Amino acid sequence: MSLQREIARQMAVIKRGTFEIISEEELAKKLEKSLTTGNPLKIKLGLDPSAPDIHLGHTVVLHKMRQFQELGHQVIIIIGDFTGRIGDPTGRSETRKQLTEEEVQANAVTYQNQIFKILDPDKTEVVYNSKWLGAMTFQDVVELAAKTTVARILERDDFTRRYHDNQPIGLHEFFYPLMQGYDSVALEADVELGGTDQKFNLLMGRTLQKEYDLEPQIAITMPILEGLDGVQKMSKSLGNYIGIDEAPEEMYGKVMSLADELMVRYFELVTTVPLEELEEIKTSLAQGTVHPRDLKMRLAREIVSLYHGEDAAQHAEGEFKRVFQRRELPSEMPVVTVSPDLLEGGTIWLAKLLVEAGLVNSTSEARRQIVQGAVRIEGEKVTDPTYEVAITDDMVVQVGRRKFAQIRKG
RNA sequence: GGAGAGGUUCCCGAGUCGGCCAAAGGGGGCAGACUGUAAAUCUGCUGGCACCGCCUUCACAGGUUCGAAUCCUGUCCUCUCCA
Repeated sequence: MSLQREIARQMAVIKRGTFEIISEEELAKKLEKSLTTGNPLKIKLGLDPSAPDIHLGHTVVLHKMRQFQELGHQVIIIIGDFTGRIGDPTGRSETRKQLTEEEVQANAVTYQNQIFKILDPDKTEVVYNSKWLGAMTFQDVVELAAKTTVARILERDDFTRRYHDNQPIGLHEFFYPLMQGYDSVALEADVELGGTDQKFNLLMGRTLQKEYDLEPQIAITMPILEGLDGVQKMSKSLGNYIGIDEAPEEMYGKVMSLADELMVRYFELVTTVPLEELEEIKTSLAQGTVHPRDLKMRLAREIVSLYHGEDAAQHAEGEFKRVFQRRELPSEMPVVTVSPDLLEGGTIWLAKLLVEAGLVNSTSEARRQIVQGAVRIEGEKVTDPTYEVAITDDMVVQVGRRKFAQIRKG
């Protein structure tokens, strides 16, 4: 039957890149029901509004949402404003930040602008979980809490780990899985997406739905994307991320600095390259018929054009070739104006100039970089930490490979 | 409520019979060499300061001392065990 074929087709699309689906049989059943009744499945994704800067790591799951949209299902983004206002102290000893309502609102707007670079806004529903969580009474909360046990909550990986590492765990943190799970109850979600680190929370949704006499949702986990270092997960705090709001050149360069081993993974998880092409890429790489660098350049183009368009991607590639392959100056660089009162007889201490230009953080750092041969003026290496520079208009100073500035007299 | 352990530089983690500690070691980061700005490898640097010297750091606030990350007092925070 064509019904079976359609189910199989959807399953294939959904399975791409996933880490785990709990369970596939139930998913197939839900798809069948959806197709026969004509009611799309409700696909849920929760977002934490405390960190509104989306990076490529977050897009893994968004791409999956996009694929669901293309299959005709209904995607629902939950902005966790309630959760955000309590403040998630997952960062161990750090003081947790409690967001004000205004901050949450502002973040939510930023968020939406970013996620709609991937999702189709016309087919996306955005809801705030304070709507139902904020309305609960203490009695409701206690009843909710009674549906699980401490031992069960402690099963969660990071709780176990933090417990053993003598890291504090706030009591309210126990409620996070419950709150997230209750979101699924409130929405009657059919599917919830998340990273593998969300598995516990996703399963809690299933448990709670059953408790509230609802059909349990399907939990789909996506792999956690490794960051620029190739080992740890991409995250802002680790500084190994590619933000989707970053400048095209920056983005392109960062992609190029990825380890070769990560290329296929990135193609699979954060680009829209179709499955068949994905296979071609894998084989050509395995057989050595393509230079890894060229493939990586394609990856960089794919990613940059997703967020900035084709033209910007082309331009970024041009800049990359110019600056890093040919070691020429970038076509544009920050212009720094040096005010006359910093000059003595038309010269300025080089270390001071580097600080003024924002190329280094301190004069101590400037000295080190100079001594280590990282600093060039008009392409000429300078290694004397006491060097006095005679300023000329549009002179180019450079620290390392990637930091440039054009100097002007004020 | 009782008993005990502990809070060190970006992170982890040494260092406490007081001076030789801006503080070992590792990680991370930055820079140089090599390259495909990849990885791997090797080298150097990694609080600030016009820097062969000076200044501010070892939870916080005081105190002892010529001199304290190291000793004393109080405060805050975390953890463990008992209740």
